[in-house]
Amino acid sequence: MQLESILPSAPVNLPKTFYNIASSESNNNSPGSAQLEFQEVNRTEPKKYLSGGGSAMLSEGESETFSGNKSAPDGRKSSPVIVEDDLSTVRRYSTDELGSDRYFISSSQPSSDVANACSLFPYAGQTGTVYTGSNGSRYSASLHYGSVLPPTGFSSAVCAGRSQFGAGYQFGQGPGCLYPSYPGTGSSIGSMPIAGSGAGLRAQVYLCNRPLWLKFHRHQTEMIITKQGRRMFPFLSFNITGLNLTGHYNVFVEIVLADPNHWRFQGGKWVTCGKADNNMQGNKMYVHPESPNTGAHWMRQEISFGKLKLTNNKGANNNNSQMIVLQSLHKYQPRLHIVEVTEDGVEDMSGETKTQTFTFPENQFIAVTAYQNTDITQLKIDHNPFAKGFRDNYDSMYQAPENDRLTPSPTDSPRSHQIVPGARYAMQPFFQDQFVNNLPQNRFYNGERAVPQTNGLLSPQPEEAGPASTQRWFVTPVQQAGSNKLDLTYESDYSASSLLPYGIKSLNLQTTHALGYYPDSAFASMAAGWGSRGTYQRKMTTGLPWSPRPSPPNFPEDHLPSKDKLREESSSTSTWVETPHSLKSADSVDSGIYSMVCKRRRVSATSSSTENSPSIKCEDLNTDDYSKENHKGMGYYAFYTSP
DNA sequence: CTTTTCACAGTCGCGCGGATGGGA
DNA sequence: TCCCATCCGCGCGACTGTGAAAAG
Repeated sequence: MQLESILPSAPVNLPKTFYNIASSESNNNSPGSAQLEFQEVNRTEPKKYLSGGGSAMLSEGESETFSGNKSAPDGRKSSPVIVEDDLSTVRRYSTDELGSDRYFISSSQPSSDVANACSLFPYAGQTGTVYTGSNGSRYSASLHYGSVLPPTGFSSAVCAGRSQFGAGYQFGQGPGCLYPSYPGTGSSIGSMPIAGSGAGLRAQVYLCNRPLWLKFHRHQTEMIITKQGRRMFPFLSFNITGLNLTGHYNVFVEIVLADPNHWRFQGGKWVTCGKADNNMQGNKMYVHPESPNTGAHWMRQEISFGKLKLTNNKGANNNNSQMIVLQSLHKYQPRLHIVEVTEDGVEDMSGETKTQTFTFPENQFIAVTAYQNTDITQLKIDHNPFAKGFRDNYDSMYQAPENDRLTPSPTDSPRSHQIVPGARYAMQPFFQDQFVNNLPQNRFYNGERAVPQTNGLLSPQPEEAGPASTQRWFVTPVQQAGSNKLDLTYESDYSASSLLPYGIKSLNLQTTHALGYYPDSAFASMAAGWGSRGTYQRKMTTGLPWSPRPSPPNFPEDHLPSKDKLREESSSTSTWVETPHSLKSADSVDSGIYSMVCKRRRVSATSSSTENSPSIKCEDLNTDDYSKENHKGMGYYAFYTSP
């Protein structure tokens, strides 16, 4: 790998390699595992590097094998992690090698929420990437051309009949994918040993703002793409550990097709519509502007990609390495690459592959030119500071102190403000991921847009819900009747994203700046509110009917202030009692959240005759909860404080 | 009919320049 | 009186989702 290929100033062009992808059930691997093979089918510039218009190429005949564990009967040993230090050599790392502090859920139960192990855990570091030290054809960016990552949301149902994709998507959320994760961190974590280096360090990557990603993911994240480029939101932000302090690394993100389908939003759901266009040209990689840098640097603080822009302008790759070219209505999977380089930024060509790739399925999104799912729109408005102008209760939302923020600041500084530091979550025994509440199975917008919902109800076991940050959380499967087949698909597949991280170990990865942002209480409310509090309050103003809301989750008492405990108890018996909130303006016609009027919001003509009907209230609209939040002065919306 | 593009309004942070205040 | 540091207001650009119009 040439130096220029990874330097920020150097344009990173798309490789021109094309691959065929094939999957097959693996018989010789651990039970239930499957393999994907990426076979190069077209080669125009072999052994050309990524530098300056170069390409990432595989040598002739090279192929890479991805392996995903489709089921992990024993929960651990059948979870191979493939690391390729040479394209001709595939080495497998048993999860046993990952250390004893990892806990996997094995699953062979296809439809149960919990059974879907993929839904529970972030993947371990993705391996099987194509980087080699010998031929220089390293960057798997090439994969996006003729191949896709495994489908995550519809692996079994949607891809049925697509033999080449149906079985073995490693990254798919099919059964058996492993997500080592640590509940105390609030982050997904992936890890893998450095290939080719027996004594190498194992890097671990934490998705810092995973709670936010999960919120979007459960509705199927959409990312706007425009000609001039649109920033991602949520953006990618990672914590990395396990690097050599003095080693030098390049860090970059690559976005590849997540499945072979073209998607469309129809009937309130995302459905496949033909095959994806794999031949989309354009830059698919974004090198972190601080690359190269030392391991100590990367590990010192979050690594955010807030300036990464997405575009559908095919010509953007030539002059703007800040933009990644995507195609609308295609599903993509961001991947994080960490490449060890020499001190001067040149990739180590000594022969050992020192590249690690990490994929978090909750980062998947569908590229769109206009938002399709109003849930996603609402989430963007609620969480993206740049969209503050579209929040209806804006005035009341920014009374909280600075450190109550839950979402990143729009500042351009990638380090100081934009990150939702997962490290902070490590301070949270009440980390929100531990509470994935019920969501209504369907929400209807204007009576037609039914948004598939996950029912990833994950209730902490009371005996496990101790105050210690190392407490253990278990996932409780909750069966809900899907209204239709697609819902079931979402139900099962999306459970992946709505799940709790399962694990025992809590990592304390605090970073200096992270500590000041998210006080425990804020996250406590966020956690408790996730799905149950105030996320979609504004929508009530539109009078839209809501699907049934499950009862509020029972949170461990340890995690609720005494006052809240009382309120919880109260709400358990009168869940839908409307409570005026303190932030309500005096001259408002309505009380509580119902009075909030959204600016420039699409308003349904449908009268909200159901506002007082418990049967249709969304969990998120629990006014009692909302009031509770406001009483605490740092409700769910207490993201920023205007200076 | 679906998808894309564009102009728009709104918010925010940054940078510049002027005003102000303190010290030499 | 001069110099320097600090504060404040304003303008600009970046960024967002909206909604209409254009394109396919």
